Amino acid sequence: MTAAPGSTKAARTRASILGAASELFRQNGYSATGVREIAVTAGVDPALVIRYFGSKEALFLETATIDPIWAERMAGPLDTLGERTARGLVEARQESQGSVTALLRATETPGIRAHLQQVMADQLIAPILDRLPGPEAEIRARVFAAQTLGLMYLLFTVDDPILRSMPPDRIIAYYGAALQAVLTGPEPEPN
Amino acid sequence: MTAAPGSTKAARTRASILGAASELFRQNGYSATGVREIAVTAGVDPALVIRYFGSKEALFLETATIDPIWAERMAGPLDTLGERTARGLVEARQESQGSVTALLRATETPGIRAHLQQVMADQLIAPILDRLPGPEAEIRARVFAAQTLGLMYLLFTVDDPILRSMPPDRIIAYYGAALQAVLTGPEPEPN
DNA sequence: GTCTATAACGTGATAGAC
DNA sequence: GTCTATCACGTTATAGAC
Repeated sequence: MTAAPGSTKAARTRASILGAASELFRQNGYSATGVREIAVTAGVDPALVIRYFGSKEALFLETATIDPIWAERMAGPLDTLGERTARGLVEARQESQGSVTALLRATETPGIRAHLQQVMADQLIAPILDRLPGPEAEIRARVFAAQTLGLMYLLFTVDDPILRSMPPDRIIAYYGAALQAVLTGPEPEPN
Repeated sequence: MTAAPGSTKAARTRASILGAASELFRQNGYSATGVREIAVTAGVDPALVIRYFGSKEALFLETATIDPIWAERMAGPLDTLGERTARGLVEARQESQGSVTALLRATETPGIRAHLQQVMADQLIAPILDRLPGPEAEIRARVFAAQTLGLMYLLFTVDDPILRSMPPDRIIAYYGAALQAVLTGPEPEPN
């Protein structure tokens, strides 16, 4: 418990709260995690949590970060992005998916919804928008995001056990192909 | 305020609570709607709401019904189901989508999550499972459900204004084609 | 006995006094 | 930084009205 050099006591307290909150939100979700619980885990007074971060919601948003693997994946070659995205989701590590699950499930809170919208625009749409072919890049990107969120929703949010029990390679084959068609396939006919 | 024939006072009270709850959940969502608020709207005492339905969650589940249009649509011809599904979502009436939105957003509560899983299995998967081609009907059906939930999630749960501002017919063209490929397209190659 | 209302409990996030 | 107060929540025990 000696003071770490270069970090004030306040900074260490802040970090301690943030760490405890990350863990708890990831494990138990947003609303099931109490400010008091975070405080006890971090070894501080409950009122301090609010004083440092303003509100439980603001604290949650600070912990709601995206695995850097996403930036890497989205920056890769466009002609295999469909399959790589599907594979990344189906084979996601437990730790990485916990944070996303908490975020996808906390959509009753308007501020969190806005944050999710921003994350989606930055991480899922922006990295590919100007590389997509044809005059309808904006629609392709948005449809890709919707499809990706759909697989996340069924795998993480709903946590469908039947989908989970199916052969990963076949799910990846179907979903990857569907994603790829939207990204680089021909423009569909008007109806 | 005369007694309706064939309905006891208790039955009318129950119906009144259910009606008020449906409206409020649809408009403001699950957690933002209080038991006290439902009670005031229904003109009864807050304790009665719990007494009649057991819990706020159980009451919500009774109001979380699916628009009958879904059963109709899913029972129709398989070779146009992709486009009809996409169109149904993009052109959904305000009233019909409110109930679905409330359900899709309330996924922090485990019991509601279980209900959503059941609804999905009954309404989205069961109606097409034995009509899908090839030996991988189960995977096709699940992937179809994931994609459909994805469009619902972006349109209703996240309520993405940019997607909403795009030409409906083009969204339907892209998403309908992606859905249709999963339903009746060729089996994708293994990776 | 059946239906309804009162009052209170425990816990949630948060604000303000010290 | 800490302690205590405030207000809203779902829920329950209990007693009153018909």
